Amino acid sequence: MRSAERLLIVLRALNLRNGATVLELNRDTGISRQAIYRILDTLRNFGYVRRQEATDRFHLTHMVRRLSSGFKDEEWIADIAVPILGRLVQEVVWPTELSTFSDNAMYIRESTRGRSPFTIDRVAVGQRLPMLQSASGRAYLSYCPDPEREAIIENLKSSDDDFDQVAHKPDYIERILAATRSRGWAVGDDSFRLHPKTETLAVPVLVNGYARASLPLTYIASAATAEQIAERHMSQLQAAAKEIADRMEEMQARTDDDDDDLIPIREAS
Amino acid sequence: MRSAERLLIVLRALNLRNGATVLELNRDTGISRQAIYRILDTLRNFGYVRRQEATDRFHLTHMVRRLSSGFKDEEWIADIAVPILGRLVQEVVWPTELSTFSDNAMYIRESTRGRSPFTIDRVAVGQRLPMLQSASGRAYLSYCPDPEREAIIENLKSSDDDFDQVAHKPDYIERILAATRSRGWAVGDDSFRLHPKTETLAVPVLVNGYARASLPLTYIASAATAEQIAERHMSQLQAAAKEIADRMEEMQARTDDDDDDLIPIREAS
DNA sequence: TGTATATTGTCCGTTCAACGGACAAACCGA
DNA sequence: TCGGTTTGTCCGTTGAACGGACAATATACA
Repeated sequence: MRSAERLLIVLRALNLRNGATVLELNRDTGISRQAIYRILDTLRNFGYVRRQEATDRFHLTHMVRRLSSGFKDEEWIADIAVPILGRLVQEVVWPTELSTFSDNAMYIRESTRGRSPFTIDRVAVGQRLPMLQSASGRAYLSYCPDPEREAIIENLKSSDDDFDQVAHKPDYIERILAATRSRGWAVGDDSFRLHPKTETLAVPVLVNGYARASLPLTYIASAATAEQIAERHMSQLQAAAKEIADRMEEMQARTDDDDDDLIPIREAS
Repeated sequence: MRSAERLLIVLRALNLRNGATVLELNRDTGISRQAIYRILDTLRNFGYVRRQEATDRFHLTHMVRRLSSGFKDEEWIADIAVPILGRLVQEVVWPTELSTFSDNAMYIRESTRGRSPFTIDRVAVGQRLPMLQSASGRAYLSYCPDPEREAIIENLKSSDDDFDQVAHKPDYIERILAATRSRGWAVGDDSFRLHPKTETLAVPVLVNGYARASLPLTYIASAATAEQIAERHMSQLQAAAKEIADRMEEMQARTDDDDDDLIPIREAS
């Protein structure tokens, strides 16, 4: 799609220097002037670009935000995790996932079930996991900022989900959190299992010191104990969590206009 | 540009339901399935979209932020101001502008010089205005949040611009701010004039109670006094400022995914 | 005032990229 | 096992996009 590609190139170029003339865009992108006119026209029809009357320069409008407004922060971390999980599944044979907090529960955002030889059941993405029983939820709660944890537990108390009722037992919660923290990773509770024959353990993804996601590993219970799995794979799991966190911190630090990308500003000639 | 338009439509549709299949996009947009494939391919080549392996759904990636990351907040308010200034110049014959704070000074972002019969000099957009002498700067300083004002004045003290030296006279600053506040609008100082025969007065644009921009009006000094201009046009100026502010508050309130737009999600059939 | 250069805007004949009908394959619930 | 739904790809046709070319305007300098 030639013209569509060029539109994206021009849109990107406009982001790099807000306020540009046709000729400047031509030089920045290598796209012919005539084509730039056509592209700016269509962008203008959509309201993403306006022409500043006084200076005759083209500017982005606030509407461009709509081109990315649907992209949520939880997506971001999942997005970054994809290639890292891909590598992880080659070292650790068991399927691993990435889950984030949302709406009083953890949700599986990415999964390597399907690429793991030990896949138990199908599609897990989108699966909801209770906070206090799942390994993901426990890992997250144990390492998220204190005010966030308090708020979550407060919310769980008014939940009508059966699993969330234990939120009313502060000593139980405290025991779980303490155990998780002393171990450095969380285990799932027997009362919640996606599949009867499997067990799960999880590590938190610590961005700037606090959990923003969990990285659960699911294995077949008859094959090994949690301790054995941990001994074999915990360092790999934690390295992956660290790598995801590093990428996140790195991305957040940047202003966002940078280079190292797939997108050619200049057209291949 | 047919294919480019369709790409934008699909991109927007993806924002409205993050995670979509080809068929869903087909239904949402009315674009043929084959075309959706082509579009998603090009979006994928640019890294804006990825396919979630487990669910076979297409998702936006964090890269989409780059399509709007160049759009700054100061642009936003200028952007919104354009049509409002356009209407204002029809009521008030004198040229009006919109200026925002940046880099220790006010900058003219939009202007109706050129549409006003009384245009004095050409292109004013991009013009830098000193904080303590220009009407724009005074209006802004008088109504911005206290910590911001203190920080700005602190910065001005270490500026090497001659105009900014008065930042060292706190009683002078205080007198100006008090006068501006009691009036409700600011006047420019004789020591700074873009054009010798003109004078300027300005009102702040108060978003959530604090100045985010200024709305200056420039008139020919021999034609009227500041008081006369104020009497005739102040209510119109302030109404325009209010309208800009309202739009800003409104936009900030929204999550950003809304409807009332120029962009057809469904193709005209 | 005239000449040279840079920039903007539009026309229009050519061509190839985009189009969608059509078909095959996979999937799913009954 | 069988319809219905969804996914993916092929390929002949066509018109949208392409860019060369020219006109118009602005700016600089002699």
